[in-house]
Amino acid sequence: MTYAKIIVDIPSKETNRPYDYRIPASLSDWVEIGSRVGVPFGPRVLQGFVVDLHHEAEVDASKIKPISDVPDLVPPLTAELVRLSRWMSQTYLCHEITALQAMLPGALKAKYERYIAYSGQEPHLRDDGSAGSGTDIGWTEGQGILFDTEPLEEEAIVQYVKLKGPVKAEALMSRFADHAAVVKRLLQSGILEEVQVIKDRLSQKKVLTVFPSEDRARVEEYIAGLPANRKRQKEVLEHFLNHPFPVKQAELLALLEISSSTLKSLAEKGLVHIWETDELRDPYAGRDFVPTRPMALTPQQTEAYRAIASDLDAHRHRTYLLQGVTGSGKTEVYLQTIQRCLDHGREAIVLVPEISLTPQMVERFKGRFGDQVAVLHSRLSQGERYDEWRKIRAGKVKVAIGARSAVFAPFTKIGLIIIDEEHESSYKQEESPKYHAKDVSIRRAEAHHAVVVLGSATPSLETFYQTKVDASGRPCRLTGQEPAIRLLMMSERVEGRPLPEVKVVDLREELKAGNRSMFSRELHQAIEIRLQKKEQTVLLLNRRGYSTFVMCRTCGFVAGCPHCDISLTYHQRSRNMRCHYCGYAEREPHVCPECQSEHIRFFGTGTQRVEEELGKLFPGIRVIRMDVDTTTEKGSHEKWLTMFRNKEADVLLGTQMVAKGLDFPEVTLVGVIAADTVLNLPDFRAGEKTFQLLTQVAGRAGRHHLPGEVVVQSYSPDHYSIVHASRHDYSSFVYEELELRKERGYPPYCRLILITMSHEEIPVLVKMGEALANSLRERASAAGSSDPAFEVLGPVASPIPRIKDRYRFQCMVKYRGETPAVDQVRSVLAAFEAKAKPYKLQISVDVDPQILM
DNA sequence: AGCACGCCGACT
DNA sequence: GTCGGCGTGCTC
Repeated sequence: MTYAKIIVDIPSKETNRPYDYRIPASLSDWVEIGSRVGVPFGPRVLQGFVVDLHHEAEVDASKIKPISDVPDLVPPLTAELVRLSRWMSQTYLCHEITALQAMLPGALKAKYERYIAYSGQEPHLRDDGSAGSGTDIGWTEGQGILFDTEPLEEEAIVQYVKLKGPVKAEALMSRFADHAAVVKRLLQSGILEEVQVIKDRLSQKKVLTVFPSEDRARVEEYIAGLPANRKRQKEVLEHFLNHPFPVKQAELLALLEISSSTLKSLAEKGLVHIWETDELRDPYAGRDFVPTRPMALTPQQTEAYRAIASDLDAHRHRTYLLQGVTGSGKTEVYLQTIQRCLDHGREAIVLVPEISLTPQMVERFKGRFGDQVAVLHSRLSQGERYDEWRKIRAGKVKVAIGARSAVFAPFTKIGLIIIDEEHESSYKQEESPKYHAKDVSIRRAEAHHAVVVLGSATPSLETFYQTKVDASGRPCRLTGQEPAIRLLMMSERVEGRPLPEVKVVDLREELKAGNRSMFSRELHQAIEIRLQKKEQTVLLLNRRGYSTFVMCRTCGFVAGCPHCDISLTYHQRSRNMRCHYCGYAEREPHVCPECQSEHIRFFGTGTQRVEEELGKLFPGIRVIRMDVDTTTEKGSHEKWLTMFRNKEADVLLGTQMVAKGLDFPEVTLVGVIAADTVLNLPDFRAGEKTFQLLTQVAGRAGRHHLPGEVVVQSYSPDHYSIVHASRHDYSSFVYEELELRKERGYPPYCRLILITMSHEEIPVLVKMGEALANSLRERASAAGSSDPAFEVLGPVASPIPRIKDRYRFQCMVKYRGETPAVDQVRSVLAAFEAKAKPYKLQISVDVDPQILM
């Protein structure tokens, strides 16, 4: 194995293939599939990943360069993850390096730094142009000019570098900005040289660690001969005789109540060693978790547990949908199946939506599995995240919990992957690689013969549909085959607590009755009662574009971004307006730029207005408002929730984020201000989203000893998703929604690929858009025997028609699940991109898009 | 992504 | 006549 195939760190079409490198004998022990390496690539050194090993190279030996560096003791990726990255690049049409990078903690991403160093060669000692190392390329003419015209600058620059040692290239360039040409010539002549280094984006935390001496006999001897006044030294040595393990110096000092001078004198005699080591930071260190014991399972939980356990025991891959109403005890099923998995010596991954990765959730898992759990939080610092990741890679933990990207936890013996709240759209990554954690989980589980459990009270239509069709997509009731996903139903809440009663209020009726407030009489009264009884209320404003914008009330002018077709978002803290897509910012205007009116003000998320009105209607009411404005600060989210839990407020008011996974015992009323705002969006999933949200919030009320009540206000109270949600009736909802999707030809009855093109000029976009659509249509009819293999819609302008001064058009490819349309699209795009190259058209592809932007 | 090589306009 | 624009192509 003297050659390695390496994917280099350049996400471009041209470099999206492995390159062959020689493995020098000195590195041969360290290079494996999955190794991270430094390799010379053209004129510079890049980071890359070994994806294969070979005895022979494909190109002629003269071209092949050696791997220059292997920075890690353990390859950060496994062969399985490398294979997965190839699958991702084919499935989601992304570059392989992009998929590989997505699997790693940010700390391992290369940071390239260029330094300028002095080569050791005095300018005047150089007698000809070839005096430098191999880096200089035929510098002959012009050197005379160099010395004659700019000797002073040259001397100054060389002196500077000599004095400072290697200097960062940018630093040198800015210091001698006026003489960039001189620097360039010095580089070319070899007097200065460019040194490029790959740096980990990581400041490894080092700690002093005390190691016991290997020579036990000598230590015992020394103790015996110690005079009585060396009590401290004796204690230290005895400690190590009893506990012959390395210990952090700080801990030892605290434990034995000694000072470091004691250790120092022992170290000088070689009776202990003090070495610097990498610290594995444990963000939960020093915190005690109350151990929890497995709870007795209800009959439905037992049934689910047994089914999953039987596959775990048999090392059989299978995917389950665990559909349990809110409060049916899904988490306990997760915990016990994970235990089963661990008992087999295998590992488990638990994915949760970021928003529900709360301290409560972490506590529950830490309580059951203690330090066998690694938590991958977005709130962790890069270093902390890396530490958690290394514990997984080193096999020090057996369970990984985290949001979407935790699906790449580098375990080697996965037995179980759990995706909680599987319907959440956050499992789809919206940047490249645009993967869905559910697909990736299933793929990984196949490779490990592992079980996947998808848990939800309101499964996505796609997942539910899969429980009704077989692996080839045909209805099971026709074929009699095993469904692609097995359904496990838990319809009862633990301890038989009833689901709360949901009242739907027709806002149109309120208006007719002369109530112009945003609170119906019913909701108003319900809040009043909670205030009297000192119980708590959660209010949800279901609004999707939860941004605040600035509008003139005289002429209707809305402050928009000059580079994107989107309104600017008002930020209270900085009192300015910013664009969420390109980062453009401007100050808050005091008069309308269009009509000079002073009646220009920002329109709150709505939550602000609700808060104001609450204050008017219920003087003295204590409200906690949670929206993008109040939760941008780190940890503010948790802070508000803790305050609410401690009953420091009567009402928790917020957007989507208050609906998910929260569990407050004293909440007996949940109010939804306007249930149908999402329904009016041009999104075929609007009904599904509304149903899920309403069901989730309804589940927030009355989870404990107090019975709950839910009031849903709506302008379309007869909409099927609102009606079914109010009755807690998933099954009626899902069949009605499936019927609609079938009629209209939407997923899950087809699959989608969204292709977005962008360009600065609309005419180019129109022309190229048509050309692409035509190529796709041609291929569709060529590939399909009688019918086209897939349908092509568009091109049309994207819902956000311009971002960063680039106009956007999109094409949608619609196909039946079985046909490999992705392959067709990939090959059409490859040909098209070659043709479109001169136009600088940007193309992005989203397979199975969740948002149609 | 960079960077070198290669072919057509305004200047010492 | 040259300096320099960025189009094209390559990197093991």
